[in-house]
Amino acid sequence: MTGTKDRILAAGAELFRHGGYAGTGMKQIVEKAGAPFGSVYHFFPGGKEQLGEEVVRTSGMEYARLFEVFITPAPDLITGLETFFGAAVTTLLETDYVEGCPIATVALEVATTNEPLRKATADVFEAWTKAGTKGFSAFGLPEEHARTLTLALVTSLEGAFVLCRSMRTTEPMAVAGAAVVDVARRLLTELGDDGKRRPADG
Amino acid sequence: MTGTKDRILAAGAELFRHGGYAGTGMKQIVEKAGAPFGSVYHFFPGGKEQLGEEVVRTSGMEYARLFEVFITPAPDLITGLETFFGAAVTTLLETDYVEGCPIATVALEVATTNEPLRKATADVFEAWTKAGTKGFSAFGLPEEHARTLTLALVTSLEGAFVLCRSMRTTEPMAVAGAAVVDVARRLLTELGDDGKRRPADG
DNA sequence: GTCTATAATGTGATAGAC
DNA sequence: GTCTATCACATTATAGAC
Repeated sequence: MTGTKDRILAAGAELFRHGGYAGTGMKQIVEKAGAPFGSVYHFFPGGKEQLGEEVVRTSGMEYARLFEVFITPAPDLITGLETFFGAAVTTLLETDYVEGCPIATVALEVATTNEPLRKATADVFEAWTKAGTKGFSAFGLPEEHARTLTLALVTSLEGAFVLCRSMRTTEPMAVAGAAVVDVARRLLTELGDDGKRRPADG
Repeated sequence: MTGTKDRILAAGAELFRHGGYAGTGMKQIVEKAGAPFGSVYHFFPGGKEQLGEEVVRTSGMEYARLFEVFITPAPDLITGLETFFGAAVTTLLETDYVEGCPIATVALEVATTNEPLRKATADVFEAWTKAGTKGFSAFGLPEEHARTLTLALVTSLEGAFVLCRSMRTTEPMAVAGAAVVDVARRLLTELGDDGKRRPADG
């Protein structure tokens, strides 16, 4: 049985992701969660700001798993990247371009208007960067290069979501995936590496 | 003497860019524009939605000029890209991370909630793509490759703005610029080209 | 065309019964 | 802890004087 707070967080995550932070009302959230209105202030005494911060942190952290799901099991780096961006294309098509990044909309909205929320989005992006850096290191990349590749992946992915959801085409996501592959090849060439996964490296 | 309508559009562009579409009020806009409240419904009888659409189209189209400013005058393709992303870094630092893309925030907010506004953002992105494709063609790239490079540039730039403004560091923008350079080098290598500007090509 | 007052609705938040 | 009624305020939008 999922608790009321979890249902509110899940409803908030979906609504913020779709309509943004300012564009989503508290009543909208509790209605979707099937919870009475007062509950939200019982679980989130800090009001909308606290709810927004917890939504960003929880839903954001869940997405860090995607590195382990798509990159880590891959036989080599390039295959991992192609699988990752292929999944992004599939998500866009299957959801008719409604599902993108769980926090990018909020991140842009609050970057200069709400410092606690900005910090929450920044912490999530940094967590993703750490997770990706660890995952890419297992393919033999030194930490600095693994971090660079992760930032290239996240920036390309985020930007592609903006264009794809606006233009309603997957073309930008395909280009973004190819761009990250180019970065990976450059980094591997500099090392003279083959990009195969290391059995026990970290 | 700038007209009242132009001042309203300019104020709306800045406020939407900073706080988003839903997060910006009509009163906020007319106050910043120094115009009486009723004026906005005189010039924009369609209300906030019409104002938003005109702001997106006018401010978005202005930014298409950036290709001509930074890319077209460059001696070669790589130099043009480095200048372009260098200017983005400068903008972030000089504005303390408040200035980014004029329409990305709105694009993510309205992608699934307001079809006329989504279409406006899509038209702007397509106009940018056309402008970039034309600009890169002058360096000898065939149209299809020029379009790919433009999409790589815009997606990387947009995603980097998200991360940079959230994390308050220019690191993602530097990585994004290098990634686009990697794409350009791959496209040039495929052609066996030097990337020098063509005196009279288009 | 300019400007003000106000309508109608929605918002985040709170009080208090149960 | 759950739930409802309601507050005070902000919002978009309109009516109408000048």
